[in-house]
Amino acid sequence: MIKDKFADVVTPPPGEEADIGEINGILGFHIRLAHGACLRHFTETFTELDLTQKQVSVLWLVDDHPGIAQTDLAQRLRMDRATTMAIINRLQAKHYLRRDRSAEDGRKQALFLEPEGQAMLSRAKFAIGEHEAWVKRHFSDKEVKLLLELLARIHE
Amino acid sequence: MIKDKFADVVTPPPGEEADIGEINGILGFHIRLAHGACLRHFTETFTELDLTQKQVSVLWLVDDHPGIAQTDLAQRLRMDRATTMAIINRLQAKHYLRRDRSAEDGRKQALFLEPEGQAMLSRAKFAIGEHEAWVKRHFSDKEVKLLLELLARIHE
DNA sequence: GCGCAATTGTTAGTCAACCATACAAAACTA
DNA sequence: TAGTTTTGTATGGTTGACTAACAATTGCGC
Repeated sequence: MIKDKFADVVTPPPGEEADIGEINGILGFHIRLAHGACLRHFTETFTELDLTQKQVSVLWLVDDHPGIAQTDLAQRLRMDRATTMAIINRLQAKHYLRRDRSAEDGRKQALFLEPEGQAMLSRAKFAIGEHEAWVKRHFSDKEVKLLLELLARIHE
Repeated sequence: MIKDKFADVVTPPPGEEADIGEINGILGFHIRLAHGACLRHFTETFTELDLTQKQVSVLWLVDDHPGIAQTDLAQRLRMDRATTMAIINRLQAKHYLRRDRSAEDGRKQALFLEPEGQAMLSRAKFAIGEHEAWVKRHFSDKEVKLLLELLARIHE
């Protein structure tokens, strides 16, 4: 398909606010945009707490499963070991959690929240509430449930 | 809330395959997981072409809007100017597009695809087809439409 | 027209996340 | 016991996002 050189240079329909044309029908593109919007809002919400999505997820999971090993954590959050390491290191540097050598398996590190981590997680869960309210701002309860179910089909 | 120390250390329900507990009800968490899954599959699909999601989006948009300025591009894809720069630089280094100084506005750079970029975009669109089929693998047409509409509400 | 403000692109630096690779220690297995 | 697998670790590279600063250009108010 050949474009006629300079026919309508600089965005054909100048009225629209943000037309993205053909690509607009691509599902993966909208997942990316929605994720980007969520990430931006999350980051804003968590500037004070100075935590990322991944870090909150890790704190949350370690709290739910005290003594969990890094590999187990990585599988549940779909990360590889190296990435998990980096995140755990950062959280440990802030004294939010600690590594204990596992008694049963000398290779494993058992992860536990420190009191500071517990406290931070509580604050984080509160902030998550705000953030979730924003994500759901245009949804009914039924739509949230539906969206949850659809998204799960993608990543399961 | 105080946990009874070592009551059920190392993951309470050991049978489940990847229980993530309470956090499972968080919508933002599932958006993140779905996006992660998409990104992984996309990256796999595009290893040969050596293109990222962002790069494909940019090529696509420049093709749809020849002569588009970087700022306009950035707005449509929800990126800032600095990030856009980095991506454009990479694409230009591969000779997929070029910057022309805009005639009407000396500040703007008019972006155009080079023939190599056109060719690569064609291949990319084909690969996108495969990728989209994967994303939609568990969805009916009706569900795709619904999901698209719900996601748009988040990022609009 | 002149000067100031806004826009656009650019550069530089920081950071989080991801991936690949290689290595060491511990556990498991044949 | 010897070899393999698992787990954590260290290292380096890539991508993307953000901030701050700066120069060139444009546009606006006076």
